[in-house]
Amino acid sequence: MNLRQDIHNSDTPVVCQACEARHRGVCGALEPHQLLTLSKHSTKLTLEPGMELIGDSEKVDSYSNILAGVVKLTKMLSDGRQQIVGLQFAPDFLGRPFRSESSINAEAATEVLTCTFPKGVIDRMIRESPGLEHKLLQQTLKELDEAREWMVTLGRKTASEKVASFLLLIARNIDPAAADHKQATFDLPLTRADIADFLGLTIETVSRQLTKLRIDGVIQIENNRHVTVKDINRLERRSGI
Amino acid sequence: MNLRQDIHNSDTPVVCQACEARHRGVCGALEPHQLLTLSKHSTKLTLEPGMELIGDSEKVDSYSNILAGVVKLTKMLSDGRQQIVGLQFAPDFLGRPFRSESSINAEAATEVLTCTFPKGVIDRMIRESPGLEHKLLQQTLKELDEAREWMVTLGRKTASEKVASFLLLIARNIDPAAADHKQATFDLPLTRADIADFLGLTIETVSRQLTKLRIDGVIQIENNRHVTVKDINRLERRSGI
DNA sequence: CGCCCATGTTGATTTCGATCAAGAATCGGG
DNA sequence: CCCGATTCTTGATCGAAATCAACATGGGCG
Repeated sequence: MNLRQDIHNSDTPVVCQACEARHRGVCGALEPHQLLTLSKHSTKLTLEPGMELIGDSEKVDSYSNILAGVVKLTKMLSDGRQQIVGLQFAPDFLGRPFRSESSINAEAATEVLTCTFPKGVIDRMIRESPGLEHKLLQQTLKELDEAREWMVTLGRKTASEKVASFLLLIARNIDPAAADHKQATFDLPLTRADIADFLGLTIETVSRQLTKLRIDGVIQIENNRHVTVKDINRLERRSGI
Repeated sequence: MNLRQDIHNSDTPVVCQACEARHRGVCGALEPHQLLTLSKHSTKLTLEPGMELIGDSEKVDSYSNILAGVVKLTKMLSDGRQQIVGLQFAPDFLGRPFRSESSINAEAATEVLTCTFPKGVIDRMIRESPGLEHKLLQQTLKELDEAREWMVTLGRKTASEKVASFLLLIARNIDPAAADHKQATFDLPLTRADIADFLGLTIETVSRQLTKLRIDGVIQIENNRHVTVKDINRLERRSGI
């Protein structure tokens, strides 16, 4: 489309030049001058695991692009039961256009790097460039697909299928080679407690199922976090497709 | 906004004049001339329970507004386990803008009345009027919220909380009075088997939990389908909020 | 009308994952 | 390097929901 943007890189703000969000993320829908405006109001933030990006406590009036790391979206019942309702990876866009009554929390699962800007600037750009709204619609549709896919996992899969499904999800998002190759290696971005909250299980059950996969030779685990999947297909067969 | 549309009703195609989709649905984002174009290509359909609106078998290249009835969106695992991943009520818009790899089925749960039009016409209108894309984004965001809310139900609620949550969902969507009043009355749009597939339970468990709610005086059931909730708050307290 | 088939209920038993409990591994900080 | 705190694993027991089984209801149709 807009080939000029990439030939004359001088049009592009310096901070954006090497940014993945400009290629695969929402910023790809912006004109150079919009990108410039946005970059003037943006700040890059580093968040430690556990830090909140969106909370129901204080309302944060900002949007972010995730540049690195993993963000978990959580919902809680009044008695403290928790469910992770989504994971977001770079270069996902984070934040809720317009308003929503639904309370959701976004928290860094790993160390996270974001490019953050005030809500107002984006909202104005949405109004003036339809391409941006189109990009947002596409990301929202993607998230809806993922949510529904996960509903099947939560509602109809066994514990062992759930854990296999989780490992596949992570492998595909973190190790790009996972898609084509047989093998994949990655660090789990979540603790056992987080995995349990994502799968609707307890930490003990997650631990037991990981152990079973390890004993059966489907995966290797080092230092609790580092996972090697020796044969992706074998893991797929265990995920209940 | 476009007050003229409603004053000069003659601008509005006859078939659209009394249509709810023009007020609360996507058609509200269309100009009179677009509505006219669309109405020329639209057909009203009546579907019996069990009939498919979107299937992975034959690809249906159409979109629909649901004018009456309830549509269930389902996903299946290869061994036949099924999960309902969403319910759609009038005047929801049904159909997938752009393409999606995710396979989903849409099936009439009750008798359903739709206003159906070919994909191409809508896709063209999306390109020329940003308001329509905005409306679609809003509906998609609403569906995403609902999906995530339901993920909490699937992952973290007990069987009895799940059944109570389901009754609340139906009450709020079918009996508009449910929101303000204490009482609500409605016909269940789903069979026990469907309810089980929506809640990630078996039909026996659903039946037992309904019986318990009936014995405890929270609901009344006549003819298996007709439900009266005597005190909505009491049902809410049982839904695990 | 009576029969059949789909739908729903109820009871008995089993099973998977939760809970309770203890110990092992890992990590960060003085 | 050691210590305490987290995080994780493993084992024993329990319980909620699944499974298996039988029966009830109800609606459509010859």
